[in-house]
Amino acid sequence: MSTEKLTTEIRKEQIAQVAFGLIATHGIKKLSMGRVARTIGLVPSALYRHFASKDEILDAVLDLIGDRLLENVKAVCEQSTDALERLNLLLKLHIIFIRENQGAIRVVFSEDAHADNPARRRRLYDMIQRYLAKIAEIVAQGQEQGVIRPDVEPATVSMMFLGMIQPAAILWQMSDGAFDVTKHGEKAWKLFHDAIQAKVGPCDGTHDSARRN
Amino acid sequence: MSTEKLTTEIRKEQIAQVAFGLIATHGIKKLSMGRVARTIGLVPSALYRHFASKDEILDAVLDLIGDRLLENVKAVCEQSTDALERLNLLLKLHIIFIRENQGAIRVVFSEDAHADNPARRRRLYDMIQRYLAKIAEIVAQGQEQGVIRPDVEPATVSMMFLGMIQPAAILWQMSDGAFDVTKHGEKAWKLFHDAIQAKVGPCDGTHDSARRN
DNA sequence: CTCCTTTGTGAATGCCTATTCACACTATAG
DNA sequence: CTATAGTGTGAATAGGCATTCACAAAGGAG
Repeated sequence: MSTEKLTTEIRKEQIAQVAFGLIATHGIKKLSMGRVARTIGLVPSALYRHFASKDEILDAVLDLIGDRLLENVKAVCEQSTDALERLNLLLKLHIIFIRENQGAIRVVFSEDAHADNPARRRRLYDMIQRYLAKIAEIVAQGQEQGVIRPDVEPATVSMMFLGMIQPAAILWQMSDGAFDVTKHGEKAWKLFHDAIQAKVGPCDGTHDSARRN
Repeated sequence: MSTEKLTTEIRKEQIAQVAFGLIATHGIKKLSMGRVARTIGLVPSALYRHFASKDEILDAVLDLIGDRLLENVKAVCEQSTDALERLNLLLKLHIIFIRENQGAIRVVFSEDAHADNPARRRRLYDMIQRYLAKIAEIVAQGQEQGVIRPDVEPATVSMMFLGMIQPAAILWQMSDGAFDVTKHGEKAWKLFHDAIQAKVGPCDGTHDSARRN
């Protein structure tokens, strides 16, 4: 009874946010119209005043995630100009994002999100590719700066960048937080950093990040 | 009518295999008792003669996957004694496994597989950890052999090993095969190889795998 | 103030699902 | 041959789900 009436713009935003939150905490499988509605204080059918279907709500949630990823890239680019430092910062931001929104990222890589829906699959694929392209851009720029070895494809590097975090994130969630993503991120970064950095000089033996432990 | 009667041992095997195949092709979301039964030529209720629940069938499928992963490790250990070569072979086997069984691996990392079921979550976590431990073993042995740099933790390396493939596998599936996992695997391996190999001599400039392209 | 559009309600519908159960068949042990 | 345990059948149950629809309230435009 008597939930206050809000304009559809506000409601759409609210619904997407709530759906995002529910996915982050309970997983996408548990996301139902009823649950979203109840969380807001509405009745399920009310959601259809603002979204035509559950699919549309999911699309809105995915947009939220995609935007956030690109925001992270933008943030690190403003914070530093050195490519390696940018990547390191981005890694940290990504991990923070994961930790703050448990299951959220998994949705992007999850099957449910696009099981039957080919249109959404394409959208998701594009979203990930866009993120990867931004990372590759940073890498390419690092190669021009001479801080990243020139004999690797930026696309490969960006893919491995993702690989530094994503499986770890899953393990973190699987283990109920026992597995330490942050720690892993730091260790993985050292290895990754060494792998992609330009050899310093022709051969001067310098390897400042290859110190023990 | 009249599907021949088989012993429960054979049926269990058959059901697990069929369920695995269905997951690989249609994804776990589409896996239903009805579908499994129909594929075999049975009626849904017949499955309950051999498994107490759908969950038990899923467990059997996960065992299939886990076994296969460990088999891969065993195979590469028999095929070579050099740690780096073993890892390279394992990478290739893993990619083949992915290509042959599309969605199968995703299940292990997928949320559906353990959304509510904490027992299975633990089983899956253990399964992955076992696989990672085996890889870490190879790494540690490579460090003793002197072919892998000693200043990295084997656990970190094994995690990154997984990271070389898993996100790529997802992209491959998302893109309907457009994204080339095999190619990515090769390029990523070069980078990974350089990252973990022991420095050759104090400083002789040798970097045989750091050639362009 | 009144009308009409927008937003919220509650019940109903229809689909898909896992699971159960009484029954039927069949092979084999005795 | 016959009883019995093991296996397959078909119908029925029950729960969850997205979605629809006729109706109610609310609030701004005129």
